[in-house]
Amino acid sequence: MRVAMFTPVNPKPDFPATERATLAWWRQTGMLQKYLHRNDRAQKRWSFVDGPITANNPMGVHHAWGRTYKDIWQRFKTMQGFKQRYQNGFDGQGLWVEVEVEKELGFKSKRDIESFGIDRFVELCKERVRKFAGVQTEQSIRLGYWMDWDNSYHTMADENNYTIWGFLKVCHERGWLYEGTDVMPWCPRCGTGISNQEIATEGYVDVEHASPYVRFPLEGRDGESLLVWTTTPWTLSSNVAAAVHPEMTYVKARQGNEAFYLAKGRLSALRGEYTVERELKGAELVGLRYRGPYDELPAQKGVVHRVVPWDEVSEAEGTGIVHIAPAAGAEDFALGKEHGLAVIAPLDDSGTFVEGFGWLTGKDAAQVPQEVFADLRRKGLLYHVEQYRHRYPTCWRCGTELVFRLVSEWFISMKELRGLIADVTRKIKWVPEFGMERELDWLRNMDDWMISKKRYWGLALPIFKCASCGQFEVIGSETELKQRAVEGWERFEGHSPHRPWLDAVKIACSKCGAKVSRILDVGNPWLDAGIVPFSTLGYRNDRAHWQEWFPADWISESFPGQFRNWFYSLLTMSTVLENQEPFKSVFSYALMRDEKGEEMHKSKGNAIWFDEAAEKAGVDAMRWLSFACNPAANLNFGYTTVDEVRRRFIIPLWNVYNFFVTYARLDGFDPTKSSAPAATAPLDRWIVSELNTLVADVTRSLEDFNPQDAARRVEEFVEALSNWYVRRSRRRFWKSESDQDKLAAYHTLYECLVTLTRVVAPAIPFLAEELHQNLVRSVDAGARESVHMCDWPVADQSKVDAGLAEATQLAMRVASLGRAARSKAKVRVRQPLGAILVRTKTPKEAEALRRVADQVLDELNVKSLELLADERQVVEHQVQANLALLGPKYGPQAQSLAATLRQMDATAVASAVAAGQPVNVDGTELLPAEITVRQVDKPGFAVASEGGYTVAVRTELTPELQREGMARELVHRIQNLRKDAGFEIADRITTWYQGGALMQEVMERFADFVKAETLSLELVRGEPPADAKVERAKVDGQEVVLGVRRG
RNA sequence: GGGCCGUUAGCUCAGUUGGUUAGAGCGCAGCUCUGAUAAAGCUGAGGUCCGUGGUUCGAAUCCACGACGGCCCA
Repeated sequence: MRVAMFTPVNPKPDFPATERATLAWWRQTGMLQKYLHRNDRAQKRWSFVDGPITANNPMGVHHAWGRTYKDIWQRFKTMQGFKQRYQNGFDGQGLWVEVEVEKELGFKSKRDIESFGIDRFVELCKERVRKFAGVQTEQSIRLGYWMDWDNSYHTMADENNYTIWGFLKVCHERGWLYEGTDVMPWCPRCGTGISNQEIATEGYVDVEHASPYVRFPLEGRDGESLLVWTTTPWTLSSNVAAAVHPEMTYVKARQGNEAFYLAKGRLSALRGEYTVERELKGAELVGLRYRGPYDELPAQKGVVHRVVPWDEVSEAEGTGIVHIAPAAGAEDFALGKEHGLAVIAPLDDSGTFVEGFGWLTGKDAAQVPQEVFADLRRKGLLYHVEQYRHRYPTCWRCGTELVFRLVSEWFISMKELRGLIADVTRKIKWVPEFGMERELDWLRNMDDWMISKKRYWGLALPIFKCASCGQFEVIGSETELKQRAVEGWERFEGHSPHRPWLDAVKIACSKCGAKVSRILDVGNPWLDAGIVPFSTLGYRNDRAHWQEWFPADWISESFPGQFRNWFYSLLTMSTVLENQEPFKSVFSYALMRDEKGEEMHKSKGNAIWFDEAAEKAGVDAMRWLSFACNPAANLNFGYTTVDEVRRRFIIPLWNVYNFFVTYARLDGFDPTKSSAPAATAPLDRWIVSELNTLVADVTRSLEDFNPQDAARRVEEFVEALSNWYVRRSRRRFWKSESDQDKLAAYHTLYECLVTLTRVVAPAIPFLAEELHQNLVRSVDAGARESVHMCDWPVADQSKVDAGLAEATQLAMRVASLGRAARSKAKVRVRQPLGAILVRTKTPKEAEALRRVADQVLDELNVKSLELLADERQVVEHQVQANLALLGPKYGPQAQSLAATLRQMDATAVASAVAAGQPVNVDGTELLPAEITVRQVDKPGFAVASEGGYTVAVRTELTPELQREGMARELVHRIQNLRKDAGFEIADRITTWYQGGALMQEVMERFADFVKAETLSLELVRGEPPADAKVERAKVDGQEVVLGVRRG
């Protein structure tokens, strides 16, 4: 008969290698498929909608963080029996992909793309997305992320695009879609507008610009000028006004034969001597006319330059007079509208001056500042140039400095939607809670959503604008397009709804009948991600299926950025389509930083790629780090951090597992062959109680989306299991006889490990699988094939004994204090002592302590535990006058005060001092500070106190204790000899000894003890034989010889 | 200027609904164990809980104001 047996455990495992082996086993057994279909027939379902990962590069370690959360909750819910979809998503449309492909092709501008061919370019974008989706899939599998990989969705899929068309059509029907002209940040390299979602964080960098102070000569006031300052010299070409704050105080300052107007608070902008001729309110300047710096340009023809009022003008920088170019600044544009100012747009889409700008025409705006300065100097308008450092927006993808440009883009109006979205937002459970406030704050401040981009690779906006009558229409689906198409359908058919193929299709204008082309713009990529709860769930073609899974129960994403990106687009699109929340709860987390807390950047060289980390650190350790950290705080990731996780948690767990298997093999323990005896030992009942508390706590924490608490509870349990249960139980496992107590210990430890395996399975799937295979499958072929097919454990509240938990906690505390007391007395634990005396905080605790006293006695190696009513039995106080203070204060009297104090009741004085009360000494009130109190252990005791507990050990060594101590010392030395000789744990040996009379006495009196402890068959007095392992040493000052030999 | 988050040991961070003398890991110092053994454990030093004021019998915790840092929005 084959005896089922645990496989020996490698005491020093190579975790990455073990993980690779487990991956291979999963692949070979098709475990992932079994897992995906585990709950196919379940009634209850749990809907997770994956936020698509950008498939543009290999994964970094920060992706692993987020994917770990997604995996943990899906696995947890799977074990709980919920049916799920396990669908992963890839994000692939948009400028970020274009930029990478452009880099690969060495392109510099949009013109390169056009001449290369949009169709070829778009195909390359698709190809790149497919390539990195493949890479990321493999990486995710390495992470242990279990998803339905063959069924991943792509945002570039036709269905995704067409569902957005439907959404846009609804927006149009409600009147929320419009084409707007606005001045907005524009990337001259990418040739596209940058929406305020994009610019908000990633965009701003510190740069230095040459910033001129310029004269704007006032009409009809010879020698008088406004002094104006700007950080963007190229915009002077388009100046139409100068703004002043009507309430602010300005001055007319004279320098030689000219006078300047500027804010009083900005006089420091002047160079050299000046005299202030008068002060005036800004309002007095309003309406004055001046000669613009570029009046000679054709584009400036007929423009009247004047001073306008503006409340936003400040004295923080510049001159307090602001140069206004409505087509080159967002605020300028708004102000221009208000005052009916001329709008002069100087730049084309690559940031080059258009016709009408004289010598500037054809020049790149970013390159002209020096020429502008020279030109102004020639015209006598340049006053001064300074280098000015400020935060300036740049393109978040390519880093080019943005310009502000007058453009025509498509927007979704937030006017009516804003409030509706906010209502939906409030229905959602946000984790962390402040997420809701952040989202609402964003919604309050969100401008209309700019959804267009003048690019190539992305959602082709289904907007058709009639060139002859100006009407625009939105096509809501592919069938509608086919119906409406009057030209080009055959060139489009069979292609994805992207540029350039879709551009071929023309429709007839429903108003004037003219042939209408699609606008050439592509869509904002957040449309692509926001539509996912509709497009991936069959919203268009299988409404019943959609209803089954919508709204999602849970989504999870990193929060910086997502409040204005994915969360925002999800909320907006779901509000428009259904006026319902697209997800019931959202779990979000912060940013990953490097070990020093600095942002990870490829260019900085501190980014860590996933592949490297997985092989170096092992993914279980990375996953546990993710699980155990505070999601709302930035996570500092580095190898020392991960190594620490392994040392602190994974290796102790592994060691307990190893301990169990080692002894279970020795004793032939098979959990299936015996039933667990009723756990009577308090130690067993205690750990089982802790185990059930653990299960209840972790379940609750996970259901609350609180990983950190769940992880911490597991860590605490492993700590208790390892450092109290196993340590206190060790002798039960290694004693030779197999009795009920030993069996109970095996069953108890086994139950703990098996249950723990399931509790950690979602977080560390590899290690859990390893444990499951060896602990469960190796002895029970009928057990679930994988730990990930097991059910989530359910806590048995009847096994929770809160009183016992408290008592054991107390035992640990007393043991700790006892060790401190021993350490103080310099008596090692191996030397037995007569008694410890314990004072607890309450009598109730004293009672509780009795229940677990034997654990304390054993742990501390003492014979008895006595309760202490009053700690004065073991400590006394000594009080001393602080002469350094008393001397100066009382002079000659100080010495006699000190003497009297010495005679007083030290304990009474000590308690007064402790209470902060003065002490009356010979009629003099001594302050507490003037008395030094020391607590001294009474002779014969070593005492330690903390937190209201006092533990004293009686240090007296009776001859009896001394002999016992020696016996244990000899056992200890024999054990070392066994180990040095390389014997197996179970080897039986013969022991030889030689020494003085005391040693002989000890060896004879404690023979049974020594034999049992060292597995000695015989103790032989005399010189060990030549083939024995021998030690000669001094023990308690006596020469001793010890020898061991197998058999 | 407005909103959100944070500030606890040298470092990284916990700290539940307010409750006695505030914890962990790392690091540091000193040890122990050697049948979990190239592991593990123990003991110790180290704190103005950012500051000020308030509420309370009692505040790291609640409130107000302020400082500093981070993020977001103007």
